Amino acid sequence: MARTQGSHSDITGPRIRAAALKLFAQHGYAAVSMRQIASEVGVQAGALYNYTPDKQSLLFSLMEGHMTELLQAWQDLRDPDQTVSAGSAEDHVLARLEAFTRFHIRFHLERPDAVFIAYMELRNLSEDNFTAIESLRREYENALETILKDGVRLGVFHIPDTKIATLAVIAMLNGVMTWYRSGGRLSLDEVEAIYWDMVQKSVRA
Amino acid sequence: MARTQGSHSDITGPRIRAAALKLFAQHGYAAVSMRQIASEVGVQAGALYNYTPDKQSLLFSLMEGHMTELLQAWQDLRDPDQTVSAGSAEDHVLARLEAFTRFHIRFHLERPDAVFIAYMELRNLSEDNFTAIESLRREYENALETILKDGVRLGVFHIPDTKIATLAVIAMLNGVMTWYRSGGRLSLDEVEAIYWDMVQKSVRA
DNA sequence: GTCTATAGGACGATAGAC
DNA sequence: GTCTATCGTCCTATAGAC
Repeated sequence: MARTQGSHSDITGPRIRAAALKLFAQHGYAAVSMRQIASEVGVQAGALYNYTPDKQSLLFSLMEGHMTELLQAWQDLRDPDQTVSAGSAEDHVLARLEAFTRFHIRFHLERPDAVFIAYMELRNLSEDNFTAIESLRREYENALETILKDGVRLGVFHIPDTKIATLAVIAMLNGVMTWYRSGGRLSLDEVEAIYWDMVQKSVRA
Repeated sequence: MARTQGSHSDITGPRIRAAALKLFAQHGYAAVSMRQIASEVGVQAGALYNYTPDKQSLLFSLMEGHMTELLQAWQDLRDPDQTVSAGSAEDHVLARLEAFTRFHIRFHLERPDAVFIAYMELRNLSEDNFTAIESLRREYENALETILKDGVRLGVFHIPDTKIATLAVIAMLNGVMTWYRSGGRLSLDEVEAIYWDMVQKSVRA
């Protein structure tokens, strides 16, 4: 813990990010001071400014990192799959929706703090930073909306408005964050199955 | 605006609550100062303490008021309805779910600021205050869960876990707050209909 | 019931020694 | 790269005049 003097290149940068992530999620960006973050890492407040120009940049960097990871992880999951699969087009669009549902739940439950911040601290971003994050979020929503639109075209789904359905499905899935605790009475796979049942039925024709 | 001197009993109390509600929703509890609230009302910061013992109590009072109103409004809607309705028990449980869905959307869209605060500022409540609000929230969730359980018993709904389904439905409905703006391309009634379609299908047998 | 004034402390960020 | 020290500002809450 508490350093005394001199250079300890170390891995202070990542530890600052980890501490900020945890504290921002717990108490909120505005309620957390740079001194608190420094204390969690075991350095003095001034030292933080070797790693971030200011508090706002630290928040933005955490949120941007999270959204980029999310998009990349979904890409990675989809890519090997581009090779045409067996089965009907109808089955395929259902499989894509199931893959998205399970991916979303698993990815988000693995990083509750980052998810919390990405949704709760939007209003504490500067205007430019907000625009950037919103654009990444929209990109992710489009991934789901594309699936829903394909399903509607094939007659597999009945959806009055695909944009609203997209947001409704994501909102429902995000709800899992408010109650799920690993080690609870339900396994991750059971949780995924329950939500997949509801999601699938909610958009079915 | 800015008063100069003397007594103006007025309706300062409600105006303080309204200003705090708006500012807390906009910037977050921790980011809003008593000075900002006072300035919005047109008084000096010290005057606020004639109406609240401290900032924390002001937040709690706003959240408690909102939750109490919510529960009361749902009670009021249900009470006249206790008189047995015509139709089968199966139809009746569906009608109750539809009533809840439409009520929830309408009530929440009418007070976006209060809803926002009730969900986002839980972590800024003191321990005791948090417990009190959580208890009110659970009471509201139980209203929905009762309907779902009745539907399962009648074979109208197929729900692996009524507690999870309760939270999933509420999460989905709350999602409407993130995008709906009155005067947009969809009327309130159309929005209710779209969500009712999805909710109903998601729990159907 | 509101004002002015202020106590007492925490804040973000910077400067300069090591 | 981290420390100590500090600047200038803002904060919650209180005291006392009117």
